[in-house]
Amino acid sequence: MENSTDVRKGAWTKEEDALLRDCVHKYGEGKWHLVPLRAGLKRCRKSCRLRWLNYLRPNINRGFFTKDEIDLIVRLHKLLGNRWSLIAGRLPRRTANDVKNLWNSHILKRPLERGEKSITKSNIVRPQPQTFSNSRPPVWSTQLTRSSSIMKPTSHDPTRLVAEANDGTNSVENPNMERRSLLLEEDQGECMRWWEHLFKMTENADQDRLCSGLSFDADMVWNLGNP
DNA sequence: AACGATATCAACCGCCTCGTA
DNA sequence: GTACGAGGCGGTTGATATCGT
Repeated sequence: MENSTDVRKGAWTKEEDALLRDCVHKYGEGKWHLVPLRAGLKRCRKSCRLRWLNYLRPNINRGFFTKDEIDLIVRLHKLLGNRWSLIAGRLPRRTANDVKNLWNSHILKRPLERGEKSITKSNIVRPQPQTFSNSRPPVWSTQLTRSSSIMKPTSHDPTRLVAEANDGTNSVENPNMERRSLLLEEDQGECMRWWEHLFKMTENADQDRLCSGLSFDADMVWNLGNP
């Protein structure tokens, strides 16, 4: 654990951003415990990682969420629950933090403003573990649980590989890219089948909406952010 | 113009998982 | 088997901006 007396907190300065950016460009992502020392920053490893992933990383899209993106978020959330990193993985150049903030500040409030039942911890419909009939032991687990690798993407998770390939990250600096490209090629087909299966389930899951009394409308949320 | 209420979002915290010694 | 450290995640907070009166 970092020595709390030496660690700076709060908003990042431009100078700190520059130091962190230089450090990551020089040494690459990862080894976050070494970053404060390498960069000369009085920040904890977690703070450095978060700053990089949510703000400094190249190609991050910080613009308005499009209607399609909101629709996708709503559909994925219905299936996956608050698995922000996984949801963000399907939205190129979006961060989990941004998706989470969007959900908490916009989407979560819609039903209340329309006089519908609000979302609470007790009435949220949590995703149930799903077992797929696919007999091939995939790279990821067939069980959708927090501990499974599909819920927690790893370097072997093809869904993440596809997302990274789509947004062009990890292309140059990552020494494992070649190996991962092979994995990507091998698993992309299965990955797409998995997601197709998932989206078919969203259509069936509309019943859940009716049962829970909760509903979201991508058009409405999008219009709110884009008057 | 002033002030309180509300919204937004960057950042922190604590917990979990995984790899390794 | 287990203890430990690093990476990663979701929940939450707090500062700031914006809006309404």
